[in-house]
Amino acid sequence: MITQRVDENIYEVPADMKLIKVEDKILNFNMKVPARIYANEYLMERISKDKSIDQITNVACLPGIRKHVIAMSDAHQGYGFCIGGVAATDIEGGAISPGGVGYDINCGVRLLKTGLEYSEVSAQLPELTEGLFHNIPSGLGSKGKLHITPTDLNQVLDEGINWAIEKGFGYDKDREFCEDHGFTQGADSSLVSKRAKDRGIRQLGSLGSGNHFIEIQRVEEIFDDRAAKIMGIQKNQVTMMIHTGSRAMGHQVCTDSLQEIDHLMHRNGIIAPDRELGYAISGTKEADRYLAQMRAAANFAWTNRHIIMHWARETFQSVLGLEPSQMELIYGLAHNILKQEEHDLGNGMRGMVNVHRKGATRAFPPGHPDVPDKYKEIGQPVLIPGSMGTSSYLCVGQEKAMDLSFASTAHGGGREMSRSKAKRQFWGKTIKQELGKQGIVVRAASLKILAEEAPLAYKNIDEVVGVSHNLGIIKKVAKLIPIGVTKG
DNA sequence: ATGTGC
Repeated sequence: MITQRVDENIYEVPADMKLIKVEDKILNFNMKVPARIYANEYLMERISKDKSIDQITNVACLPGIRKHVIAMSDAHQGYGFCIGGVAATDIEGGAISPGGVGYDINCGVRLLKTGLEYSEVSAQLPELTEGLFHNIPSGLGSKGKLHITPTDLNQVLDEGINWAIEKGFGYDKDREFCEDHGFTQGADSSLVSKRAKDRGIRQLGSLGSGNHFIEIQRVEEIFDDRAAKIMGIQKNQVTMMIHTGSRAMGHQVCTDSLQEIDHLMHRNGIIAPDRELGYAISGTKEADRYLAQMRAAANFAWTNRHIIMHWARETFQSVLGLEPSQMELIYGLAHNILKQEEHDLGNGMRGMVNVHRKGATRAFPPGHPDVPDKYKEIGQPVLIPGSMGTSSYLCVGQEKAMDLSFASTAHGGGREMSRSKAKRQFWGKTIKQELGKQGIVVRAASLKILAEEAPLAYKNIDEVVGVSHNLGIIKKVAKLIPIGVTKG
């Protein structure tokens, strides 16, 4: 396939026929729209090395696909559909693909401010980091400290953070600063399998493993004074970021749905460009079934981050005497989710589409109805965490995102190296020492995870964010650097 | 990402 550079930060594979070997036959698939990669040369070189571009051209062949399929600047290959991928399909007759959402349904990020300066916190950093690690269960297979009933779990799945706020976690005010108010409508807990519930019930309020983290940060640089002022952020202020998802609950929902959809396609004699890219047709009961389960898992993830946030606030209170209500939520968002939104579809058309964002962050521009009133004039806050030792960015959505990316942007550094390769290349203990030299306190469940998550295993976050900023999809507001990190 | 298993 030909990849053309059509702009400084835009590469494109024009719509074309795709010959794909499926089992023993060569089949002809038709890309209905172009596939685009938003990248500069540095990132394009890396994105081209794995199956990402092949995966987005597969997605471009799906039924009802609209306008263009996008690989964001942090893209790397994933199950059937690259991470850092965005695709929109017709609400009637378009494809709905669990692979386009991912296993960690509603994985996402929250950012809180403390109102404290770095100098007021630095001496207690080891104690704070240790406190977070102890108060928030972390690591593979970690279980929450909560003991909830199956009825509670169903409420979590159906109502999201409303359940948690009612139980005394966090504040009413937190709702306003969460995407979807921390409650994804249209969930149906009765459709979620017993297995998913059995795995999930003990994990509410746990961090998990992989790239999930809680990070204490210092505001290193402000790029946009007006937006920073509205968000209440200033240089040297201490912030805290939480990154986790729906744990085994979302994983099991994805596994269950992929299996159901695989069987459905087989029964109907439909072949996808990739076995991993199974889909149901939007508007059918099979698609609705996936959506209702996906939304239930999304509500689990909203609530998981909410409870973790509550315990993190308590940790700051016990170590620094900081009043929990002083740690205000700046914003909480999802970056693995499918949403039905209205978009410009090109050629003067406009309509509702299924926007798959897999490792991609929603980035609504100023004035959009779904941007909280407080941020209406600056755009939706966008949180893009880097890897363990590198910066994270606080940004805001911009108008160009509506035309270029179905109001989406990158979600993080994006791996450059597989976990196994990182483990061969790095040694956890050395990574910890190197971070220590940079003034970063690290507390992790294992040294293995530090090797897998080594900063050099990820793409350069400054480049990743720079591409979206230069395209006008988002605007940089502040750069945050880690000072205390806990990892599962 | 994930009790890293059909």
